[in-house]
Amino acid sequence: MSRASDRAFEAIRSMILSGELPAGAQVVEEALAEKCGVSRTPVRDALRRLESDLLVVRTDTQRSFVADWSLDDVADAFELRSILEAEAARRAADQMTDGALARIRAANRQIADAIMKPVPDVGGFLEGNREFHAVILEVAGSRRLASLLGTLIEQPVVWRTAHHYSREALYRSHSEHDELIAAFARRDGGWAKAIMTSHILRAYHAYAEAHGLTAEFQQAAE
Amino acid sequence: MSRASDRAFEAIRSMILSGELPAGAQVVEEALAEKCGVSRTPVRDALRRLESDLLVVRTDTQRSFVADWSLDDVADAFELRSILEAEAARRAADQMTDGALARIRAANRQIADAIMKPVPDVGGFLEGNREFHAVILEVAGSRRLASLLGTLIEQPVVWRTAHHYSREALYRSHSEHDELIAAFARRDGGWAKAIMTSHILRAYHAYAEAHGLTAEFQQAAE
DNA sequence: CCAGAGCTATTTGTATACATTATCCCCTCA
DNA sequence: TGAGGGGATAATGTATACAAATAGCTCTGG
Repeated sequence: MSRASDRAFEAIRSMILSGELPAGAQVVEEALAEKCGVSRTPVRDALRRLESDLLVVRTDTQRSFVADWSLDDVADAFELRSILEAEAARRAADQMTDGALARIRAANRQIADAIMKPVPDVGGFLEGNREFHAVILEVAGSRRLASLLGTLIEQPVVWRTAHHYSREALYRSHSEHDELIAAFARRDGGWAKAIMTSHILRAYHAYAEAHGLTAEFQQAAE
Repeated sequence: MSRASDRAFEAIRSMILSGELPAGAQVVEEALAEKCGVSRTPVRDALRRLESDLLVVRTDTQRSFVADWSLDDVADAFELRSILEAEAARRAADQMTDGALARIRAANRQIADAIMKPVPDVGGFLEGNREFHAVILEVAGSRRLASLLGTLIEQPVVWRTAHHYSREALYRSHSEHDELIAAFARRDGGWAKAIMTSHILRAYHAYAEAHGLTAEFQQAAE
């Protein structure tokens, strides 16, 4: 991570995820280069990567803009993610090891700790959640599947609204994870796939509900 | 396509697809730059794109090599492709227009013309096939889905062995397309999805069978 | 007042030189 | 003789200068 292009990638990505670079804003290589303290070369590199992650889009005329995620876009991304994560869960169940299962259980324990606190620790929840899904993907053992999902899991809108999830939504997510663990323990791929599909789609609906509440908030912030 | 980086991308990609750059070979920026008549900058650009298409892989130490597709890799790619193309077919059926349907029919007519010839015109078949699936993807109307499938459809091994498909396999592919057209005409998403799934998986098995026959041939050519 | 052409300013594309890093080979020393 | 270190080598990472292209503006002519 000491490479300038990696630093630029992380920096720009976090600017987009945090909303510092708002959706639709033009991204200019030289301005970002100065902001990141590097030259245009690594910034170009970073922008190409962000473009393949669909966080940045380029017009036919070679200018780049922060991707504008409509509600339909988010629905689309969640739907595709549900399909691919379900496939990952199915494969993972077939090849699950005891070691990996222990790591998955530990991740869900971290989630439990985070959401049990008087004030839910959203950061801890997100971190545990990331680990939970990452281990499943790892056990699924497909470089290609991991690469495809990679472009879907980092969604600016989701990150920005994760703090608005209700406590019940967090609890429900945790208990769905428990059910997934049970399916993995039984090496039941069909069950794991079904739970994962509904798990991701439910997360979308939680997002969509929260979004209605936060839309005016987001507008006010601009 | 007049951009130097686009030319470099196409040139290197075709070197890989044709086998001129064999699997596992190290790719060196400066050598390719000289070969393409451009500087290293656009070559770097092209290599990053090829890398995100999984045609080129980089070791942890930043050196790049032509991706080596094992039989398992190919099976994996086909399986994921069957899942995503099936989803595309389902969506396309729901939103099919008469104009798009006509284009799909025309593409399959081109395929019919190509395979009816005394000596099957494999190039014409591949072109018609590409158009057939491209229109479906277009009607499905998801930038994201198109982007995900983009990394799966250009497979060096498949391109190199397409010429070994049997005439029966080509006929069968054409008639499966006809069945897909019927499903689209009825706007039956479930049917279209099921046909597409088996269509892609069957293509994989045709490839796997042909692969056994052509393995020694490929070795002899090297 | 509108339309269109041309100019200017801005931004990206490309080339090249230099810096950094990793590999490989050789040489030394135990 | 084998292992470990150090230097040469080769490749990539980065910076910068310059070229090309595009958008937006202004100015002119109808």
